This record gives sequence, structure tokens and C-alpha cells, in this order.
Amino acid sequence: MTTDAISRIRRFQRAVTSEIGVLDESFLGRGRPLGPARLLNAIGGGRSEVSELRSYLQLDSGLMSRLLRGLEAEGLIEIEAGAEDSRRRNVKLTAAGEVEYTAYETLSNTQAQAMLNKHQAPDRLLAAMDLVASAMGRDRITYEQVDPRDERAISCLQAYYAELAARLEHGFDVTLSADPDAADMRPPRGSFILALSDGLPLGCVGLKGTDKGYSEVKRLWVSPAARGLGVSRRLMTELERIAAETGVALLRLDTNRALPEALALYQKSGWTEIERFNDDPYPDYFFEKRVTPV
Amino acid sequence: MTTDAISRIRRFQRAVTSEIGVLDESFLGRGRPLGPARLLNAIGGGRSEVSELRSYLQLDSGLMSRLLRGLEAEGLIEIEAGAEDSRRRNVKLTAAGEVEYTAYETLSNTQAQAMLNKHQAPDRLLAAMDLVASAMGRDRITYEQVDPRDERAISCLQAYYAELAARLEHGFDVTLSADPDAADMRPPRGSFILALSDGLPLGCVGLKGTDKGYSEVKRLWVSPAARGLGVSRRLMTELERIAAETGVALLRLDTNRALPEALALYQKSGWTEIERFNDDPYPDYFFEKRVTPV
DNA sequence: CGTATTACCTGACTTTAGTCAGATACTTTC
DNA sequence: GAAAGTATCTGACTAAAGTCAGGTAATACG
Repeated sequence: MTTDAISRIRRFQRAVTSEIGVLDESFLGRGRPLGPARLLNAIGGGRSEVSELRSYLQLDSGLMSRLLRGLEAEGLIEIEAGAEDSRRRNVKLTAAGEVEYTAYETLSNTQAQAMLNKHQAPDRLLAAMDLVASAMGRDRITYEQVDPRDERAISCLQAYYAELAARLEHGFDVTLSADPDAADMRPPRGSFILALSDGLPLGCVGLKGTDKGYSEVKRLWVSPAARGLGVSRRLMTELERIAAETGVALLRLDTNRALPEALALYQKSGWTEIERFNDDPYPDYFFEKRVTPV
Repeated sequence: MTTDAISRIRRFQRAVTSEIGVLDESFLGRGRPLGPARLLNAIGGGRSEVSELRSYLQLDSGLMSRLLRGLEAEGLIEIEAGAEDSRRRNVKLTAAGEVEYTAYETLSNTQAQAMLNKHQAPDRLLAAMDLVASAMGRDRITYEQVDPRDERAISCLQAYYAELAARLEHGFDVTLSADPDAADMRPPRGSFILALSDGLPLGCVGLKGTDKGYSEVKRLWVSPAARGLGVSRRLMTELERIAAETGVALLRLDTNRALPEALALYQKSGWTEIERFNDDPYPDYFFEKRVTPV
């Protein structure tokens, strides 16, 4: 066997296949076939509409119906007609269902913890897992407008500040920078966009409203796990779309020479370099871009 | 959702589960259930004894027998009684079986290649995959004595030289070092041990026979993907066992201050620091350990 | 208003996977 | 050389998963 790229990926596939087999085995230990177990977990995971469950689990409607009857007979779920459209059904866990769901969660968490405990450098392992999961889930990255005080937004911003502190020649202190008030990055004045993959925040960008005839792009950051996937480009596209929709005509931004990826992105995507337009101590480069209104 | 360690691992599990599902789907596309498809792939992968296939795929003897009859009826395999023990059966692919196996291989390779193509930094992705696969396959790491001219041994040695060149203050040129002739690291004088996980070499160590009353430990290296799993300790234990079995009474080694992990390992596992015993330009530390003969 | 569509259910199936108790043919052990 | 053990096969099962053709309400559309 050689050690070329393809065989390394194939080895990875074999390793995770057997790991997943182990998890399935432990699920079977609760005396329920995998079908009902997976359905129960999907319901516990927050999916409540039958049609949503069906497309998530890729089940035939007949099979789904029977699995639901089974869990209902066990007393684990309750099904009721939807409020708006009574053809649509909503499923929720009963108290007994919550208990059973928690038991499955515990099994999964225990296995995850065991993997972590065995490893001497868990941070490295987690970073590698994030990277792989992001690469695999690329098509499933979603872009969502959130409040900049959202827990996930804050975790991105902290990672962003930490990275600036590490990369800028003289460090970075957020209080010295023109820190946009969160209010300026919320509708209707501004916006804050997160890139999310299966709940994990992978990147962010903020649009800060000003009274000076332009809006500013701030806080563009992408997690190391997701670099090379085109996330920053998508974030900027989303931001420009939102700016256009809300009638903003001109966008400006500033950046630092220690962030060459960002610089390259702006240069490639239609931004024009301009004179310094603020007295923030950190930026070296200033750009603007005209927005085509919709 | 928070971004703690456990939920990051769970996210990883979900991502790879769906990726594996995609591969299984593509296997089903060849009009054969997963059971026979997996068996065919195991046979094509080099496993020929029925009992070996049975333990690898964890199949009941009845089920295995029926799956074999199925593939035989399709004309994909031939089964013959073993040469030494005619109860044991050996399976091999027919020409048609080779074709079908190659088709499955192509499906797997195509999926792997697609993942690689989508990513901008494939090296980083592969390194992350190696790390995860090693962490998961920890129990399945095997230690094998090989010829130091083996392709996998050479790939380890090259990685070792490259790492020395990067880490030593003044670089590393193997021709200046006391390069052991491969012959000195082969039985009966010496030995060369590889740590292998599912075919991928993860580490190595050499035992070099000398005429000076001791044998030397050389070329201890562990892949970054496998650090923190105790591979170096196991390699050294294996080496000492082999030394003891072949009647070696004293082991010596040298190392450099730029390799603190190695230094710590030797200090923790019964090695005694001694005076310089060679004129190799690279090492700063010298150790020896007495071997208890068996 | 009537017809088409949608969301789910039901019953009757097939396929796949897995189990288990013998049967058979060979090999090892005493 | 008989008894015990082993590797595989066969037949008769069960469980689980998946398919498919209708059926029943509720909703949407022209």
C-alpha cells in the first residue's frame, strides 16, 4: 500500500465507518432497532414536523408512519395536527420520551468523551475534526442574520480579536479600535451575518450603519477549520445583498497588512482602494465599493 | 448550541455519518445489496480465507456461506479448498470479479477525489484526516518488523530527515551523520520496526548492530498524526524485546536538544545518560540501557 | 364551488439481514 | 483408530427495512 492522498482518505473512511458501527451497536443495546432509535433522536434533536423528519432521515412515508406508531405505542412521543395546516403533523417527546432520548445522548456523549480522554492533545484532535467536518459539510453551510450579541456571534468575535492580537505586529486591543456599538450592527441600521455549519459558527461579518453617507464592513473572520471553502466570499456576497436591499449606496472598509487573505479578497471582488477615511490606529488599507440598488 | 468539545465531536459524527451514507448509496447503485458488496470488496482487498473474511466482516457462518454462494452464482468468485487444511476454503476473484471490484474501487476513489478537489488546502485536510483516523484506530495500530529498504520504511525515514532539517538549529544533512547502512538494521545484526495503522506507516525505529559490544537505537520517529497515542513508547518496548531475544546485552543511543519529547521519553523509561560515545556532529545527549536477556 | 394537490396513513407485499440447530467432511489428539 | 474438535454448509426460521398502491382528510387554486 502506498501513502498517496486517495488511500489516506480511504483509510479515514474505514476508521470512521468502524467507529460509527460501534455507536450503532451501543444504540442497539437499548433494545430498540436502529430505525426507531434514529427517529427518536431526530425528534429529540429539535425536528418536529413529520415532513421535515422524513426528508432528514430519507424515509418512505409508509415506513415513517409505522415508526411513528411504534414510538407512540411505547409512549415516547405525542403527535398532534399542525396549527396552521392540520394535514401537517407535529411530533414531540413525552416525559418518557425525553428520558429515553437523554439515554441515547448519554451514549453518544460517552463515546465522544472516551475518544477525547484517550488523546493527549485534545485541542489538536478537535481542530482536525472541525476541519474535516467543515470540508464534508461544505454544501450544508448556511448564512444567517443574527444579533451581534448572540452567543455564537460573540464566540466568533472573541476568536477574531484573539487572532488579531496574535497576527498584528503590535498586538490588538479592541478598546483602542473604533469598536462599533452592537446597535450599529443590527437592523435597520446595520446587520451581522454568521456562517453556520450544523450549528457550529464558522465565520462572521458585520455591516455597521453610519451617518456619513456610507456603511462600513467590519469583523470579517473565518474559522481556521473552514478556510479554503469560500466562506468569506459568501459572507461578503450576503452582506452586499443585504446592503443593496436596505438602500445602502456605498460600502467602506479598512484592513491591516498582516491580513493578506482579506486584502486579496477585496482586491479580487471589485473593491477600490481609497485614502484613509478614519483615525483608527490599526488599519493600513482602506477600500470602498459602490452598491447597485435593487 | 454551544461549541464545547463534546458537541464538536458530535457534529463531526453527524458529518461523517452522512458522508458514509452517500458512499453506501453509491455502492447500492451497482444493483447489489451492501452485504455482498462489502464481501466482494473485502475479497478484492486481499483477504482470501473464509474464516478471515468472517471475522473481519463479523458475519455469522450461515450468512457468510450464503453470501459466498451468491457471489459464486454471479460468477465473481471462485472457492477452493485450502492446500494444507482442506476444511479451510480460499476465495479469489474471477476476471469478472476483478472488473466488478474495480468498479467499486472507482466509486470510492471518485468520492475521495471529489472531496479533495473541493478543498483549497488538501494537505491540511489530509493531515487532519490522518490525525482523526489515528485517534480512532488507536487500538488497531500494529508493530511490524520490516526491511529498512521497504517503501513504507523509506517514507518514514524521509519524513524523519525532513523534520530534523526543520527542527535542528543548523539543519540536518544525513550524509554528515553516521548513517547506518541498511544492512546493519536488518536481522540478524539489527532490526527495523514500523508502527502501522491500517497500512499507513505512523512511526519507525531502527536497531543497528555494531561490533563494539552494544547495539544502537536509531531513527525513532512518529508521524505528527499519531503523536500523543503512545506510539514511540510501544516502538521502544518492541525494540527492547527484540534486542533481548537476539541476545543483545547493552543498548545505546544519542539525541539532540531540539527533540525534547524524545529526551523526556528516554529519561522516563529507564535510560541512563552517559558520556559522548561517538563523533557524530548532531547529538548533544547520550544514553544507554542494559537489556535483561530472556 | 369543484377539482387538484398535499400530507399522512394503511395494508399487503419483498428484500435484506441475521439466527440457530443440525449435517458434513475434514483434522487433531490421545 | 476412535473420539473430540474445527470449518463450512444447509434448511428453517425471525426481525428489520424498504416498497407500493391505494385511501382519507385537509388545503390550495382557478
